Amino acid sequence: MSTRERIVEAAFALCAERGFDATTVDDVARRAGVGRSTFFRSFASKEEVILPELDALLGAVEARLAAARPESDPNAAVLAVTEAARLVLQHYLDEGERARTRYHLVSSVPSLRTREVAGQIAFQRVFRTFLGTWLGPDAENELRAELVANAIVTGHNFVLRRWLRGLTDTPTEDFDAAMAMVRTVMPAPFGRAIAPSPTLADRARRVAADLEALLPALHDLGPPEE
Amino acid sequence: MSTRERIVEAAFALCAERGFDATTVDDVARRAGVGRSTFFRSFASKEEVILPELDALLGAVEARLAAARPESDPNAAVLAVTEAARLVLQHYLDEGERARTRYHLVSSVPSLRTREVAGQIAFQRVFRTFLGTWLGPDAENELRAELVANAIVTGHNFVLRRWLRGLTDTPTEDFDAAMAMVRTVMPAPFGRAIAPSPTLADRARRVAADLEALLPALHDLGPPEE
DNA sequence: CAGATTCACGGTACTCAGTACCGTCGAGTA
DNA sequence: TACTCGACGGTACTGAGTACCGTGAATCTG
Repeated sequence: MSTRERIVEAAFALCAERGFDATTVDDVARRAGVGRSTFFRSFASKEEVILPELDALLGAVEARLAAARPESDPNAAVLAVTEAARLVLQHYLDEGERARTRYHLVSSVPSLRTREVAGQIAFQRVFRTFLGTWLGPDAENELRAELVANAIVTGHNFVLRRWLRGLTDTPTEDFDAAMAMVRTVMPAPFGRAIAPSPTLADRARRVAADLEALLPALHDLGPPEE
Repeated sequence: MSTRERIVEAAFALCAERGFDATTVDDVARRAGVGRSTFFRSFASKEEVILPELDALLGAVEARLAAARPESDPNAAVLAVTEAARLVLQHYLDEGERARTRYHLVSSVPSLRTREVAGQIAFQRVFRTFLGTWLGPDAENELRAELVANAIVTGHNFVLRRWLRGLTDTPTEDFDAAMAMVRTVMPAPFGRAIAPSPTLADRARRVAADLEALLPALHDLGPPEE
């Protein structure tokens, strides 16, 4: 188990015992068997131990959006943002119980909640930036991009939260339904111009096309580093 | 000038000189001619000095929404949220230059930005809560309420930001236009079922009706306290 | 008017997050 | 063996936020 993982485990264990506020960084470091310096070398703040990997997720979303080729048709744009959001949802679904305990912790601690919200804003920003460049520079288009970006993130959060609270066992289906509603809510050239809910085959085709467009850039990057 | 105001003035002056991070609470208290205890008795945190009155604004918005009587027709609901958002915009417009200097400060200081975002979430929460109760309990309606609430706040922020950055001299007209676009983006029973842009007379009638509905509750409250 | 109460304020002392800096130990390298 | 490099632990510091107490002036009360 790496140093980072040991620290995370210690932090979650202590927070479960005494709560987040009553847990000091010294406590966590001692329980993890590391020095205080090492703690802050691994995590920028006390909050980041509970909410790590936001940056990694953000990078994944950005990569997915950068791989999209929406110049040809606006369908690809909608699909790209949808699939990028699905990436985030899937990440939390894969985490399973850890995501649920984190949710309850974050819900009850203001400083954690604030930190999480800051992360969501970062996601909205990425979506907005891409949508903005795809739509072109114009005050109206900027507002459109922002509305769509926020709608996507809101829809995603809605489904994720329901799953975290145990209100649904079919999060991916819910996500499809939520995105369908989000699409009805999109201004032109998105939304109503588009077929109501693309089939799985459609989605697969789109993703394949996007991936193909991504391949040259991937080759330029060379082999993975670690 | 009250103690609070003296502290705020001192804080803005010092932040203009050295920046927010380089300004300590002791500095602000000394410049304002008060003790450190008094500072934290007047403001809960260092950030709150730069971003005060968020709570007051939130209360005004809540009161405006509580005064709406949307049971009769959904038009009143859309109008209420629009006018409540306009309340916030107007507040910043009235502040004038102070709002602009605050904007530049907040934009460049992460901790202030985080605090501001937390405030926006609070606004979204209020809008969502009212819209949710108006729409009735149902998973789909909850999502609708959230989408509409976010769209309203997004539209408001968009216009406000453009005005703060000096990109427009007609913020109220821009706000009308933005809300028109937000309306096109609303799911049923809002949005497209509604006349595109209500006239001033319409708006006045609605506000008058809402106010009349509010009167009994006002009488119950008794005379103002200060 | 004298005594009691209230309250806003200043001062002190403390906890704890976050930063800067330094010394150390072990692994890889010439 | 001698050198470098990077991860680690330890120490000391700054500054936000909290808890608590004493004081003085204003207000209430008999």
